[in-house]
Amino acid sequence: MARTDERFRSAYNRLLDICATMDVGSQLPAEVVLAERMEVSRTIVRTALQKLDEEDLINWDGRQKTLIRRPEQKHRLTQSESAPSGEELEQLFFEWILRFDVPAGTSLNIAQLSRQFGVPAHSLQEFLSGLSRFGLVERRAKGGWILSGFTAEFAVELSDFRLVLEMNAVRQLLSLPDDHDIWGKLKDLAREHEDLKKDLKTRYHDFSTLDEKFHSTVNSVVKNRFVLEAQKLISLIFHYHYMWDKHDERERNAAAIEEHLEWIRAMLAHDRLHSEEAALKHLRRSKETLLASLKDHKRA
Amino acid sequence: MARTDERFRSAYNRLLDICATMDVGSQLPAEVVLAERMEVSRTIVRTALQKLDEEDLINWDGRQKTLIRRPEQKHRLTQSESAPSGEELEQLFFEWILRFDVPAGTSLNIAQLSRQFGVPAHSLQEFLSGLSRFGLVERRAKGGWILSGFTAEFAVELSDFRLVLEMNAVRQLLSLPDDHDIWGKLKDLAREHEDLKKDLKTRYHDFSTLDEKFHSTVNSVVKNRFVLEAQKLISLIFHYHYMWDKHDERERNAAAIEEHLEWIRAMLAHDRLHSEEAALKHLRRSKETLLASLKDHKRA
DNA sequence: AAAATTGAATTTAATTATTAAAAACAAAAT
DNA sequence: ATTTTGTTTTTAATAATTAAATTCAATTTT
Repeated sequence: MARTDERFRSAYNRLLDICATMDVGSQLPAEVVLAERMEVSRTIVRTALQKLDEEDLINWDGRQKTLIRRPEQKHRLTQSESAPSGEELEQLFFEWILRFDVPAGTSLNIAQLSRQFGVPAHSLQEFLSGLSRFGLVERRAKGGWILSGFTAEFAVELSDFRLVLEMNAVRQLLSLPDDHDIWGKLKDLAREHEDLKKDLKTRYHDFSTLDEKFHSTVNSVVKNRFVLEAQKLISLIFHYHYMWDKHDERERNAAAIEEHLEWIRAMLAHDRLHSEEAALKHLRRSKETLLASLKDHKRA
Repeated sequence: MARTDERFRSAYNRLLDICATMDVGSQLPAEVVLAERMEVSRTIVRTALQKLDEEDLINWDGRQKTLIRRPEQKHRLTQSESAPSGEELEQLFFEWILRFDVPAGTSLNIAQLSRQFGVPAHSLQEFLSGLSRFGLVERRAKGGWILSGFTAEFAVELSDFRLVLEMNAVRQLLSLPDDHDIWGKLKDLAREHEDLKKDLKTRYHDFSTLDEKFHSTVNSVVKNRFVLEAQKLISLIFHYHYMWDKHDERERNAAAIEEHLEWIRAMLAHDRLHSEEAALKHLRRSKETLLASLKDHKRA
C-alpha cells in the first residue's frame, strides 16, 4: 500500500558506494551535501543514515557520522528492476500495435496492457493521455480508452503533416551558409547511400536505419520543439511500419535510395526547385507505401 | 473512498424521465434496451431499477417491470455539479498562467491547483502529461511538475510553427475551386473587418474575437488532425496574450486590421505571391508583438 | 430449438486513504 | 553569523476500495 521505497533503496545503495570510498573512522559529509550529491531530499538521506547506524556501519550522533567499517555486498538492498521509462513505453506500445495489427476501434485494457508492458497502470494512463493529443487514442464516456488512430485516414493525415514539416525543413536547409556542417553531413549521407546501393542484394535490410538517419538529418536544421515532437511521432510510425512490412522490401528500398540520392544531390547543388521537387516526389511515394501496407495488412 | 456514483445518479434521474413519459401500469423495456438508450452498462440499469422498486415506483419481478405511479420531483437524486471538462480545464490553466504571469521554472503544485480549478488531482495530472508532449511542462525526477515553457524561446518557436502551418493553409486555400464556400466566408470577413475599422474608436476590443475567427477560417481548409490540434494550442495562447496585454491595444489592432484586409484581398484576387507576402508580413509582426509583450511582462 | 432476456460472477478502472518523500521551519552547534 | 541538524508540515505516488462494465450461464419467451 502507498508508494514504494524504490527511491530510498537506490539512495541507500549509492550511500554505501560513498562509504566504500572512505576510510574507516572518517566523517561523512553533512546531510544537505549528501542530499545534493545524490539528488534526493534530506528526508531520504536521514532515513538512510539511520539504517546505516542500525547496521552498525556508522556511528551517528548529531553531526558526527563516523564510518565504523566498510560496507559489504550483503548490505546492499535489492532493487526491483525499474519500470520502462516513457520512451521505452512508447516503443513497446507502437511495437505492439504494429506487430499485432491492432485495429482502430479496439478498446485498450489498461490493467492487462500495464501488466504486459511491465509498467504501473498509472504510467500507462499518463502516456495514453499524452497520445490523445494526437488523436491516436480517445477517452470514452464509459471510461477506458479506445485506439482511434491507425486507420488509412490517420496515415494520410500523418503523411501530409510530414510533408508540410519536411518541405519547410528543406527550404530552411537551403538558406544555410556554406560553412554550416549540414553540408558535410549531406555528403556523408550521399556516400552511405551509394555504398548501400552497391551491396543492396545482401544489405537491403539496413535501409530502414539509413532512412531514419537521413530524414532526421534534414529535419535537424529546424530548431523547434513542436516540429521536433511531431517528427518523433512521425519517424516512429514510419520506422515501425517499414520494420513489419516485408512486402517487396528490396524493390521499395532500391527505389527509395534513388529518390534520396536525387534529393541529396539537388540540395548539395543548392538547386531550390529541384530539391523541393525531389523531396515532394519521395514524400508522396512514401505516403503511398504506407497506405498500401495498411491496406495489405487489412486484407491479411 | 473509491469512485463516485455520479454516473449512477445521472442515469437514475434519466430513468425517472423515461418513467414520466409512460402510463401507469405499463411495462418498462428490457434492461439491455434501457442500457443502450441511456448509454450506460446494464449494471447501472439494474441498480437503478432496484432503487425504483425500493421506492415503490415500479414493481420489479424478473422481466416484469410495471410502473406503479408517476415519479415526482422529490424522487430525483441530487447531482454534485460535474467537474470542469478537459477543454474547460485547459482554459482555466492557460488563463491562470497568463493572468498571473507564472514564470518559467515554477513548480506546479498539483494538490493546490486541483483545488483551485475544482478538478480531481488525477485529471490535472493527465492534462499536464498531455501538455508535456508540447514541452510546456516537464516531469521532475523528484516528482511533481514544473512549468518549463512560456519563455521568449517558447514564443518564438510557437510563432515559427504557426507560420509554417498557416502558410501551408494559404497555399491550400488558393488551390480551392471557385464554388467552395471559403470564398464567401472570406468576403464576409472582409466586410466585418471594414465595419470594425469604421467604429474602431469604440469597438477596438472586439478585434481579438475577429482575429481568432479569421485565422481559424483560413486554417479550416486544412483537414488534418495534427494541424488542427497544433492550431488549437496556438490560437489559445495568442488569444490569451491579446486578452491580457492591453499595451497599445488600439494601435496594434488598427495595424492588424489593415494587414488582415490586405491578406484577404490578395486571396480573393487569387494572387498567390501577394497572398503569401501579406500572410508572412502579418504573421511576422504577430510574432514580434507576442515577444514584446512577454518582455514587457518580465519588466513589470 | 432459437432468440431474447435476466441473474450472477468476473474484470476493469476511478477515487480515496495511506505512506514515502520533499519542503519548510525551528533549534542547536560551530 | 553561518552552517547543520531535528521536527513538522505539505505534497504526491501507489495500493486498496468500490462503482461500473463486461462476460458467461441460466432462464424465459417466441
